[in-house]
Amino acid sequence: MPGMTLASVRVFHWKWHRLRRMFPFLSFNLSALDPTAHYNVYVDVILADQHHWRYQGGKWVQCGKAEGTMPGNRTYMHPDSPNTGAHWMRQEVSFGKLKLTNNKGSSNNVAQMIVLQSLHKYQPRLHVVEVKEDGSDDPFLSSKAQVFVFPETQFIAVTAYQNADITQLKIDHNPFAKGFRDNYDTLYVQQES
Amino acid sequence: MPGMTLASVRVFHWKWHRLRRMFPFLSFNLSALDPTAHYNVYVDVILADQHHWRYQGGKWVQCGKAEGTMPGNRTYMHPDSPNTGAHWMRQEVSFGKLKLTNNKGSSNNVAQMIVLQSLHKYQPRLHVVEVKEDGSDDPFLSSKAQVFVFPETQFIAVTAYQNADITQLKIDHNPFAKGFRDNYDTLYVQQES
DNA sequence: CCCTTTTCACCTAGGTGGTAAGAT
DNA sequence: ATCTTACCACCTAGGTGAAAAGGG
Repeated sequence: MPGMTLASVRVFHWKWHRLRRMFPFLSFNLSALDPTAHYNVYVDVILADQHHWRYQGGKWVQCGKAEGTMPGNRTYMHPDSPNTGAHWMRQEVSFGKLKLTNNKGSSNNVAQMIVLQSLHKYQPRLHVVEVKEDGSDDPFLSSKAQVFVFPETQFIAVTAYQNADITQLKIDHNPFAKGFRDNYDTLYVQQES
Repeated sequence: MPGMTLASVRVFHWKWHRLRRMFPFLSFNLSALDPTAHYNVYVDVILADQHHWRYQGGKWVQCGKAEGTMPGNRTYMHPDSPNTGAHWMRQEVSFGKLKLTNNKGSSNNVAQMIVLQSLHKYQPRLHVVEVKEDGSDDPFLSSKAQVFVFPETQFIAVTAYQNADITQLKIDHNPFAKGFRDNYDTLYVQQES
């Protein structure tokens, strides 16, 4: 498992409704796994610092202490889990369907949704854990679990965008935001002809 | 865990494309679980007999032996797993997104898809397994795993409907088949007025 | 002939940022 | 003021049976 390399990590900010996908989403290349062994691959999110943040005068500034309580789920298992090392190394492992929310009440009912607090800074982490073939934990194998942290994936949670560049990046690249692209009508006409 | 009761089980036939949902879908009521213990709940599908089947003269008749090889995945973990007994007992546990296919090649790439052979009869089974809080197996708890079999949920896999009643049942009740309902236009006009 | 695959129009389900209203 | 929520038009993604085409 050592020697794992990073292809691309793409996370910035996002906006939530009651439930929004993380976009841009996390995406990793894994290498040097045992092709025949089985692994669970998942992401969790931890506080990156102990501050509230605020966007003021065009910059993010610290503002007081983070709330101590950290309720709800913070882990998202990749839907392909469990699977073989060969599967995980075949192509990029993407977390495009990872969902985020600030709704604490949803933590009990809805699985696979990460609960965060607005205006806090977070650090996603990648976990790769070898397991038995049926996906269940093995105490011996679990001790070989690995955690990977990429500081460039830190982000601040918001309920409304503060940065026009981030908004434009999402409009340009998120398929679901296609209706907000300036050239959308033009492209459509070109396809018709 | 003994004393679990059955609310409704609704499975008949279905048609696959490369990948179709089971409809009507399996749905169970669970009771007498430990509200604070954690469980994995999943369905698997086994051969109900050792025959090929054929629809001839308006009836299903046996025809030769089943193919011995049974490739690919036969298990579908409920997406809420793992979860507490209280969660599983709160409301009906439905398997509406369980996907079926006859495409053996897809067994490696796509998780959570059950691979079957056409014109064979199958028996779904419900599994309830107590696990540790993080969802991993515990040898002691696994020994208390329970399996429930309801013969009324047997079905024969097909690639084209042979029974007009089944087709009509699916058109009437599957939301995705709304466009095929005879009264669809009428209902739409009524909503407009 | 019987069974499987492909393609299609038509639908449900769900993910966007914008906007306005609400909350503190 | 500043942050959050509710709703919206508009889009992508994906689940239907029918019908036609493909295959042994």
